[in-house]
Amino acid sequence: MSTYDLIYKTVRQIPPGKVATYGQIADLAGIHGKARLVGYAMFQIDTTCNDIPWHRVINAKGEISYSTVREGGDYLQKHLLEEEGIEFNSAGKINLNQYQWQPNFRLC
DNA sequence: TACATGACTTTTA
DNA sequence: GTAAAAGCCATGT
Repeated sequence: MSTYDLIYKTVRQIPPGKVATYGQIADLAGIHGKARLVGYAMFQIDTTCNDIPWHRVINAKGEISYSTVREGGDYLQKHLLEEEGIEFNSAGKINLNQYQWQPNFRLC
């Protein structure tokens, strides 16, 4: 329907226990270089539907980006990620080298 | 219609 | 490694 639909599909395809960055989502969704749209789509999800694992989407720094206006709300996403089995660094960051989603190369 | 804002990324210094 | 600026596009006023 629109760019957002592609983003939602990509986010849904993130396996549990893994995370993906905005740039990666944008690339997989076919909108390379438009990571801002991904973040904007996430904002829409939070107020429209909760059927999407938005908590698995993080920034390129491996840090959580819940909302710039909601201080402390990051705890929710952190808790959800911990439920997925993802651990956090001393600085509250995620080890992308291990937890970043690495989709297969269409071997199916 | 046009301007300003925003859960970001990447490059350059 | 940190800091600043440019680029991208949809949404709201």
